[in-house]
Amino acid sequence: MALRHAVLAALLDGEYSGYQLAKAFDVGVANFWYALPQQLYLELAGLERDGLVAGRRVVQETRPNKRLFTVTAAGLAELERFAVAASKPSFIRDDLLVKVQAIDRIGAEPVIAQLEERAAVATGRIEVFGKLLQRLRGDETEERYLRDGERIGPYLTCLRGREFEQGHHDWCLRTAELLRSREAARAER
Amino acid sequence: MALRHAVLAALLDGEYSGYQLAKAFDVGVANFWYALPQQLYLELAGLERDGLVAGRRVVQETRPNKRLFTVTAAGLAELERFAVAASKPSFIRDDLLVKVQAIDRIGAEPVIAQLEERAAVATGRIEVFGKLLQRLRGDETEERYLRDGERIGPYLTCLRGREFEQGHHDWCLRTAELLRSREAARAER
DNA sequence: CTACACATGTAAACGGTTACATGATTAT
DNA sequence: ATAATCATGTAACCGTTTACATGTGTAG
Repeated sequence: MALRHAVLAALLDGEYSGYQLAKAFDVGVANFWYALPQQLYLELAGLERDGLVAGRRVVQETRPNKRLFTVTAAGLAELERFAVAASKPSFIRDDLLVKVQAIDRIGAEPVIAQLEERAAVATGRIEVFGKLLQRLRGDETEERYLRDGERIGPYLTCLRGREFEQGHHDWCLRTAELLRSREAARAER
Repeated sequence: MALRHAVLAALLDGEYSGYQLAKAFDVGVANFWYALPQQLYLELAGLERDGLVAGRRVVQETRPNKRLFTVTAAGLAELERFAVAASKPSFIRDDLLVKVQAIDRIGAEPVIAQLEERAAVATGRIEVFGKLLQRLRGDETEERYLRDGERIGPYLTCLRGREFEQGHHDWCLRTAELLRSREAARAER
């Protein structure tokens, strides 16, 4: 049960509905995990069944009713247990890297295009993360916020998320350029 | 079928047995994917059934017999098809990030220890990648190798692998230090 | 004689993705 | 009218992980 703890951690910052959580997880604002809406509704149901989160129904007139969830004491205890246990190592698993691995034996153009598209997507994400970081630290400098802030967890994971995207972006662009220049050299011969 | 193409791409560099592949995938020398031995044996069986790889039995006297696999023409065509199709975006999914996200509400010590351990593991991997890169480029400079080399796919993915590990390493250490100094400040009060 | 490296698999359980399903309100 | 946003779920499928299973040769 992997999503479990990610959802619990996300709910530490306040009450969220399945729908709100889904948006955060989907866009990647949740910089430490990713999940589809369906999975979240399922997981929230399971968490509630096990008493780790509590949901309260909010009746809305103009919009459909929704359910807002909070972490219970048992949920926090579960997170605590999870944090003490060993983490499994994180690995890269990326279709695009597989394609680049094979690049010398397959057509390069489609892969180059995908690398450039990825870089563009990453640029967007970097901006999103940047804004989130600004919002979290408010008026303070990063240094002071990290030293004195009360809730720095989301800031720290967001930093890693942004750096990951930056690294990914740079590599994609560099690789695309390199492959392009090799294609050009090939065409000349 | 995600492992499929990763295995095909890995087999482009020569004949490998399930066991040899497993080591590469397990240690992370295969910098673009990760898989356990069992899965590889299963996947190789499937790939052979579908005619995408061909296995030949090698009888050994001193060691158990083994089967070496090569990509067939059909396998290469499958890779080609795969490369043209859209790649799904890559996301971070990491237990340790979940723990850091929750850090303000749980005990920090075990998480700090895990961050430091991760950094140490990453240091090891960075070295492995560095050596692999050296071996791949031989006597040439990186620039020349990437411009004129015939098989640069593995080099490029390895570069990304190393940068990822470096980024991960730096973040883990920075975060661990920060959390330690906050713990120290907390203790003083 | 013990541990490690070589060598290959099967079966069950789990977690995540894809497809299916529904329906109201608001903005273009 | 049409598309987007709000809002919540179920079911089938696929891919990964964990546990089980076996056996030889080599180095310490």
